[in-house]
Amino acid sequence: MKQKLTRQFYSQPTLEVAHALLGKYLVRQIGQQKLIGQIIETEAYLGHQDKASHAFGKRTARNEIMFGSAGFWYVYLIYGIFSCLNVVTQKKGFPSAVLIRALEPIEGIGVMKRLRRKSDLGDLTSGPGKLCQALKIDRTLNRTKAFGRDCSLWIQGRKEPNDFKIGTSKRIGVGCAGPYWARRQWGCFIRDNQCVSKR
DNA sequence: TATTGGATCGCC
DNA sequence: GCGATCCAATAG
Repeated sequence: MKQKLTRQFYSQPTLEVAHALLGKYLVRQIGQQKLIGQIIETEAYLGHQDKASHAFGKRTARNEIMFGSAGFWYVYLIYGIFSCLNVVTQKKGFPSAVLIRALEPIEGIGVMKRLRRKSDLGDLTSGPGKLCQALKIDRTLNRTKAFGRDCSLWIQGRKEPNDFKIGTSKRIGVGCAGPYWARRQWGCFIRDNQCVSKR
């Protein structure tokens, strides 16, 4: 249960992965230090027809990893400042990924506060750019593995059974994709949690 | 080679 | 509401 999720897990349909990741632990290992956050909010990006996805239309150097096999990290720089973390899903050739949008800080909170230069728990990891800053995630992790022995960033289950309610929403910040794709309810989150990203 | 705009955030 | 600040994507 507290094992790293496997590549088989990430190979499932993207919407199932997006939901199943809620409540699980994202773990960043830096030397002996572990930074851990519980996943609170995710979004699915689904196939080359999804106009909101970086993999829409054509295959390029940046989105190439989304066309690969499941269980690899896709980390990109947004607005020249922040990183965003995704994990690739489904099968090779079908470009899809889940964006990790928010965490609840669990372990290594002091380090997260320093990296973020913020002290409010509700502001440490409550957004895709914030959580990357708090867990020291940047493009050096792009295209690396989320499974197996040699990773410094992975997701694992918890012992406790899930006791939360799940909500769904539109994906955030994808209005340019046009109404059809922007309206898909492909975001999901844990209800009544202080750390969901704001809108 | 040049231009444009983005799956965000924090301050005004 | 708006600017920051880099780089991928696209146009020329």
